[in-house]
Amino acid sequence: MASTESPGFELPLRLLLGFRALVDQLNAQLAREGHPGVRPVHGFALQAVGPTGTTAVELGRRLGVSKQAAGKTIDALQRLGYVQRRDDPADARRKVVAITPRGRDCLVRSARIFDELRRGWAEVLGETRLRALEDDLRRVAPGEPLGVDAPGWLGAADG
Amino acid sequence: MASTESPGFELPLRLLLGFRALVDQLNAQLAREGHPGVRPVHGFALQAVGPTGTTAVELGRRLGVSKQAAGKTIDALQRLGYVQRRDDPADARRKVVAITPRGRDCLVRSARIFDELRRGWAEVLGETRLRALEDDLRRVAPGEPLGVDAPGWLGAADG
DNA sequence: CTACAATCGACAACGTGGTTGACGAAATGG
DNA sequence: CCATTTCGTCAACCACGTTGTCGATTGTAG
Repeated sequence: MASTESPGFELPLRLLLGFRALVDQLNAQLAREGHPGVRPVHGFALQAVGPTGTTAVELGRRLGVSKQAAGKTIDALQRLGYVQRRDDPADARRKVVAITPRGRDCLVRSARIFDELRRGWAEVLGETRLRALEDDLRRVAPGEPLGVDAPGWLGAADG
Repeated sequence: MASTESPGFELPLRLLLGFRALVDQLNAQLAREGHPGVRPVHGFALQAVGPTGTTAVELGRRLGVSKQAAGKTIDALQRLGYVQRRDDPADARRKVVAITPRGRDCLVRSARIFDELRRGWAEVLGETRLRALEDDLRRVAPGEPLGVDAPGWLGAADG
């Protein structure tokens, strides 16, 4: 028979390690390029805001968290100068969240850095295998590229 | 030219999605088998305690968190009945953390469930490709299978 | 037009998990 | 014998999530 199979627990560990490596490098590079203070959550949230703007409720839906949590995230993003709240002229209840130029800068840099990091992996694994890896992950871990629900998987309460 | 490359940001997302899928399924199954209340962090910590027992400081080192955080985790594990604190007869400062039978039960079930989940992936991808995936991840995300430093990557403060 | 329901955003209270700082007790070493 | 280090714990704080509530506004009957 062939070599022994890996123990099952290694898989999630490697997945997490890989994720962490990527995200940590992203944030380090982002800090170097004038965006310190940014956290993984912020990046995801900023991405989720999108170019057209959103509301807290909608953002919460996209991120898979409560509207209150989304509101707090928006607060943080606003404090960092990445988004701005504007009153919606058509609906006085709504407040539209829009990305600022600085937020956009962060976003484009993130995209570039992620591409560079991916290139780094491609150099190690080869483009073919990297694509295979991505394809395989898509098959076992499907889902919209942006319905991440990223925060909460660790601290998710049971109550 | 070949098909377009995936955008770089998809990789971390898929990695996280895969991790989440595995861990969520683990916890769901664990709950079904008489271990509700267990959280991802607990599993990692329990694993990190090891069969020989540890101290809070040592556990903190292994998990990559402060001794205080490790202490809190031990508190939680103790409340759940998974570990026990004993005074070290050789050193009155130390308190040795040891896994209880129930903790051991949780651990062996976790191992089995993780193996089953891996088998599930193997059925989808084929053993060969799954191994390739694991090999590739090992290359781009090396590190001890247990130096996870799992908690903290999301909430890691910059200050 | 008015009354009722739904929606949005915010506030409060809380839980969890991390951090630092400080401190007493015990071990270690000059 | 005293100074330093180590261990465990307490307290305060921050980040991020949750639920519950509530006022303001909008939409929808009646």
